[in-house]
Amino acid sequence: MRRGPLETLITGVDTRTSHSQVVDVLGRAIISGEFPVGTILPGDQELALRFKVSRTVLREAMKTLAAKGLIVPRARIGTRVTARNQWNLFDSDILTWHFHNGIDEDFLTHISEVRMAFEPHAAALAAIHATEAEISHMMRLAVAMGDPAHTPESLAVADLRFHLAVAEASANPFMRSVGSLIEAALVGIFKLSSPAADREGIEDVSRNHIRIVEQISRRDEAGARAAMEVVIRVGRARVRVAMDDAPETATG
Amino acid sequence: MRRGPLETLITGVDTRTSHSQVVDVLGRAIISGEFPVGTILPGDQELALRFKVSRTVLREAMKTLAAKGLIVPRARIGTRVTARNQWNLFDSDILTWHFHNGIDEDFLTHISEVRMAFEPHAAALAAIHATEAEISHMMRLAVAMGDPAHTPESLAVADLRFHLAVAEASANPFMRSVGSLIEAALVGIFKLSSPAADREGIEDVSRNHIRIVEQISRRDEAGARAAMEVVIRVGRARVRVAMDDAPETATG
DNA sequence: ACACTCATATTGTCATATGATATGATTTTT
DNA sequence: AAAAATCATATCATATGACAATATGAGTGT
Repeated sequence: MRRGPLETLITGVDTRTSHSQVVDVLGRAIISGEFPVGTILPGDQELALRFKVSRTVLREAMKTLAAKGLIVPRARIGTRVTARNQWNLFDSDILTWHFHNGIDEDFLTHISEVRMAFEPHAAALAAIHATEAEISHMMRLAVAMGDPAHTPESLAVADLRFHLAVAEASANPFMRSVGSLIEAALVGIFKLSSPAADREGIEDVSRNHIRIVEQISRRDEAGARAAMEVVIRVGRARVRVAMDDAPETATG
Repeated sequence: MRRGPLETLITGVDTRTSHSQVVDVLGRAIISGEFPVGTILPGDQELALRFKVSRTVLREAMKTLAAKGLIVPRARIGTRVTARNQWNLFDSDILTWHFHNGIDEDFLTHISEVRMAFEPHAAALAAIHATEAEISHMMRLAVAMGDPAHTPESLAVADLRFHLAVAEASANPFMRSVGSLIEAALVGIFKLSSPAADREGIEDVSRNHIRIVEQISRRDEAGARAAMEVVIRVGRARVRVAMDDAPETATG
C-alpha cells in the first residue's frame, strides 16, 4: 500500500531525503502564511544557507513546490508565493501541510462539502460498474470496520480503505485521485475524535458502511448515493460536535 | 488572467524555458504511454544527453514530474513511472498533456462525470454564499455568451469564465481548484465541436447559463443545481454527437 | 520630457566531483 | 551445499563554482 499521511502519522516514520525535508519545511511555511501570499521568497543563496543545503537541492525543492502551484519563479524578480486559488488543493502534500499547523474548522467543512459532492456520485457509479469481486471486497472492508478491537488508528485506516475501494470501483480515474483528499479528511476527523471511543459508535459506523455495499450490490444508484451521503453527514456531524466540545484541542 | 491551456491553445505562445520544455516533452511521453507505467526511465545522463540539456536541468524537470505524481525516483534502482492512480489528475499540466495526443472519448466522459458531481454542488453553494456583486458579475458573463459575434475560441473563453465565476462564488477553495479541470474539459469539447457554429446554438447556451444565475439569485439551491446539470448534460451530449459524426477528427 | 543604454541582481543553465543507497555477484562461514 | 556476510557497481543525491539569460531601475543623451 502506498505511503500516505495517515500511515505516516501512525508509524511516525520520518527517514527522508534532504530534498523532501526542505520541501516539507518550505511548503508548511508557505501554507501557514509565514511567507504570505504575493510576497517574494528570499533568494536561492540565502535559503540554501538557511537550510544548510546546496543551491542544487534548494532549487530542486523549489521546482517541486512550483509544480504544486505554490510558487512561481521569475528571473531577476525572485520567486513569488502565488495566490491561494492557484494552489493544487488536491495534492496530497498540500493537504497534509494544511493540517500540520492545526485543524481549521472551515477547512474541514470545505472538505466535507467536496466529499459530499464527490463520493455519493462515486458510489452511484460503483453501482453501475463494480465487479462482483470488487463488491465482495468492499463488503469485507465494511464488515472489518465493525471489529470492536479497533483502536482509533486502525479504524481510521479501515475507514480509508473502504472509501478508496468505492472510488476504485467507480471506474473513474478522477474519483480515485480524490483518495488523497479523503485521506486528509479522515486524518483531520480522526485527530479530533474517533468513533472507536465507544462500541456503539463502531457498530453504527460499520452498519452504515455495509448499507452502502448492499445498495451497490443491488445496482441501485440512488440508494448507493443516499447511503454514502448518510456516512459523510455523520462524519461531518462528529467533527462539529468535537470542535464545539473542545476547541482548544484544535491546535494539535 | 492566468495562463491556462485554453489561452495557450489560442495564443499559441510557446516562449518557454529549457526546464519547462523538458517537463512538457517528458510529461507527454509518460502520459501517452511512450514510457509505460511501471517501467524504469533511462538514467539521468542518457536523458540529459537526449534532450541536450545539463543534468541539473533534467533533474529539476524530474522533480517537477515527481511532484505531480508521475514518477518516483529510487537510488540505484532508477526512476519508475508510477501507476496511473497515483497521478494527480487535477493538475493542469497533466490534463493538458492528456489532450495533446488526441481526444480520448473515455477520458472526456470521465471528466463529464466529475463535472456532474462537482459543478451542480458548486452552483448550490453559490446560491447560499454568492454576494450581490458576484451574482451580477455572473449574469454579465452569462449574457456575454450570447453575443452572436462569438468565434469558437471566444465562446470557449467566455464559457470558461462563467464556470470559474460560479466556482468562485461557491466560496469553497476546492471548487475553485477544479478550475483547471473545467478548463481541460472545455478545451476538449471546443476542439471537437463548438456551438458557435450556428446562432441558435449560441442563444441556447446563453439562455441555459442565464437560468443558472437566476436560480442562484433566487437563493434556490435545488434550482441552481438542476440548471447547472442541464448545462453540463448538453455539453456532454454535444461531445457524443461530435465523436459519432466524425471520429476521424479525434486525432487533432 | 522622452528614449536609449547599461549596471545589477536574481533566476536559469552548465560541468564536474563526491556521497548515499540498493542490487547482485562473490566470498566466507556454517 | 546452504546460508550469511562482504564487496563491487550502478544509479540517484548532493555539493561546488562558474557563466548565461533576464528584467529592473538608474543613468545618460537627445
